[in-house]
Amino acid sequence: MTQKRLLLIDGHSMAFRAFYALPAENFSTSGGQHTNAVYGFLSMLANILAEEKPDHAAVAFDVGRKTFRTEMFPDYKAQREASPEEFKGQVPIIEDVLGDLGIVTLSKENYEADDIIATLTTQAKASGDFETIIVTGDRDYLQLVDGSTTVLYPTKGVSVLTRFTPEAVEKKYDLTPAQYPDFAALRGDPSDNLPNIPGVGEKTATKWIKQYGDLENLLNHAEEIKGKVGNNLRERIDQVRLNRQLTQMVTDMELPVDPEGLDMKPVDVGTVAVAFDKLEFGVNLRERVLAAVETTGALTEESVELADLTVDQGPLDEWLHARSGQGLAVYVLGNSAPFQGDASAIGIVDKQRHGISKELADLSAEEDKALGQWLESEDPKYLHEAKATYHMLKGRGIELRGIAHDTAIAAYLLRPGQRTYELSDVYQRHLQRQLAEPSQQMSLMGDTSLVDSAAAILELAEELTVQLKEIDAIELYQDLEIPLLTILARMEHTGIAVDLAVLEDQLQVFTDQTTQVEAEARQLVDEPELNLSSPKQLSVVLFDKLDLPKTKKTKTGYSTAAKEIEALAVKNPHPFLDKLLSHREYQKMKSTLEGLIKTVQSDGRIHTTFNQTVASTGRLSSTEPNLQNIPVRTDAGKKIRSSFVVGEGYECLLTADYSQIEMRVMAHLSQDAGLVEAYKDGEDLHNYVGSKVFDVPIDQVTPELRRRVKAMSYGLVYGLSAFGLSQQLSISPGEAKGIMESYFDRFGGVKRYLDDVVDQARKDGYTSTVFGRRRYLPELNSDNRVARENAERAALNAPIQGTAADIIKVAMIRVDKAMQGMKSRVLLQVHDELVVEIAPGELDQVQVIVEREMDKAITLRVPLEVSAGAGKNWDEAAH
DNA sequence: ACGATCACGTA
DNA sequence: CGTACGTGATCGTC
Repeated sequence: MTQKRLLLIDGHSMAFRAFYALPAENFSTSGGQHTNAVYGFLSMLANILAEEKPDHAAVAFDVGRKTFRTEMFPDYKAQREASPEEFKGQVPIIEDVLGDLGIVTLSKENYEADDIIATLTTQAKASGDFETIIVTGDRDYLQLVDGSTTVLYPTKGVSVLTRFTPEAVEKKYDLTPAQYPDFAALRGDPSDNLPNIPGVGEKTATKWIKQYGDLENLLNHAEEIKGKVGNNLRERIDQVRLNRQLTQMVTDMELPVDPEGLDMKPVDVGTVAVAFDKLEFGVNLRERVLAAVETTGALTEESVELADLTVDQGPLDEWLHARSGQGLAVYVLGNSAPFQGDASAIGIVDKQRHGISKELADLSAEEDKALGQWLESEDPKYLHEAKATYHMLKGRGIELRGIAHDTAIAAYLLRPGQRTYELSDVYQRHLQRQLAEPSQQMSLMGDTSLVDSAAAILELAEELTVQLKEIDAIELYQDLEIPLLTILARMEHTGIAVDLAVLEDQLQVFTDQTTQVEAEARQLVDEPELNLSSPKQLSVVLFDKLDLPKTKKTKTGYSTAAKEIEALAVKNPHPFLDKLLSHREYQKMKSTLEGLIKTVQSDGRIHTTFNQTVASTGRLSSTEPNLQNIPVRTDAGKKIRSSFVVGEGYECLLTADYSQIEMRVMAHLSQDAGLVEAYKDGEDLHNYVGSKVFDVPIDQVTPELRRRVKAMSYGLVYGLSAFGLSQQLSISPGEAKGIMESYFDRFGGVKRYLDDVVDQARKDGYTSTVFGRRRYLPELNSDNRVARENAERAALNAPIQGTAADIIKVAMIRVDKAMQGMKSRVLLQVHDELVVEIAPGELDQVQVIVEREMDKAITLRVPLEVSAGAGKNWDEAAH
């Protein structure tokens, strides 16, 4: 008779492997449920079902940590950390899907999955009817391998499995499968927390087992082993015996089924489709899984097959002319750095899925001209990271226009806070399809990756548009982020002029000062080699040598942050502390200056990159260099700002900023009567709040009271606690609590709003800005208190910070439009501030425009206030 | 060479 | 035990 094939899977082990093989952020449902382990597990299952073609199958799971083994040995697996939050919820989902696939799942209190599998394997062997395949990431299973039983062990992710037959086990470990648990007991096992014998590793353990045949015989002849390791072995015989017992799998458990009962039933296609849709998996995986099993039923709706992609040959100019006015997806290869862009190759696809790709160097004059004209036309173009493409093309003298889609931005609005928005990631995340992205050095011969990428953009543009409409964010996308993109691209390309001489002069000053205080500090503690930038070395000096009181703990030691050092200096004055703090300040300025000088380009200007898809609240961020954190508070900082100057041919710089925009947004959102009145009446906000909170006339709010109120008002926007406030103001927690209670008494609307916003977010799973920009916060429902409370603070801050970010984005678009035809240009955005370079004679006009358009960007329940100033440099322009 | 950690600049 | 970022230095690991 023919042999039956039995597939047994250690569910937890393989799910865990899958979890670490796939990035969690690319696999989650819109409800925030992670699915990477589910996806990886099912992908592996589909492969194995297709290749091994079993007719019987079961998946075994562990139940909790407590088993008969922990009874025997309390330390068993005790070192294991709790599995990550993202993993936990995925196991029940896997069990559900297996149920839908007609595969039995098994688990039993007090036992581990390996006992269940060992029992079934033993039964299968006894019957003689089965060939058994075990899939696991745990090598202890090798003890079960024999002529009718093989183990598949993952070597890379969950896609490559090594097949262990008895021969393969002997080849790899030089031991028979039966000897493996003896060997494992002798060697110990860090992953199960089984102790080893000092001096005995895999080599010695193998040698001994081979020499004596098995463990029992070795232990009976332990006195024959010479030397230190012999002593070590004899001292630990009991532990080794215990190890052996723990490694032994139970082979005679009582189970509700036997191997015969594990026959796979036909799978209902509709049920699986519903399950996969719920998990937001694509048709790819679904089809692979369904192809590997026997099915009944059919899909209710025919899945839409992608039409074939046709790659056209022939001249590009003709290809483009034939598609004049159509929306086309474009993928360009090249250098995307602002002001040093270059493009090398291009792929274009139309909506009929006809594509074409060209190396730009190979283009004929006609093709080159036609391509340039099309790119500069208003014909709609679908791109991914259009701003990067803008810079590439700008390097070839082409000004990209007609940007209709940027699928990176669309994906960002749908799921802000993801680590990357690379095309292949977004494609996987939203369409569950794989894409091999082209490398920079590719040959176009027979390579369709440029066209494939452009096609992916086209598919994404359609899908993401639908999704954006579903969450009411299409206006945010089309009328805010997309128009902003080109404005940012121009700002980056323009850059801001710096006076290199001033920067280098300043660098010299700070370098000298740094060197000097460093020498003085080293002298004071008699440590000529001390590295003041090393927290590790510092803590030796501070807490051992000088024996100063310990500061707040960090993960790796004690904090040497400026705040802690200052506190230390108050109680334990020491000249070294002063030198240390000076060094920090000079060193910081020095490295800031060095960083800036490095980035000055050939035009004497600094071209930052504004990232539009990084900040999860909707703000921009700035890199290479970051021009949003140029020092401003100290004199040294002002000096650095003064080296950002007006460029040649221009008259001055103008800066315009919103005053207290986040507080005003908070007043608007909370509708707190007191706050709204204060802003409407044009009161000094902090004085007004101070008079209410401390119950004194407004003209008797002292600077100290004002300082406290200001700290608290701003803190509330970030979810400040009474404890945090007490720390910041150096007052007692009780006093801080009193102040906060008094505040919430007088400004009840604020309290109500802050509570409501978190409650609502917990229900919805996301927060929204006034403009409908969402931020998803699944951790609001976490069991982990720290994670949950962090999410709560993020939830009450996101609508405020995010709305402020939306407002200045609107303002930038309005300013840009109102300034059309003028020579002046916006250079920078620093969250609530714009920096404009003013052309000769345009100052008054531009100032009026900027103040007006920033003010009119939105109408809130409270007025906005914009203040502007002009000067030859960024510092002078401040006001 | 790369990643984690600390520290610190901005709004 | 206050949000959102990016960068530089150090130090451990690969």
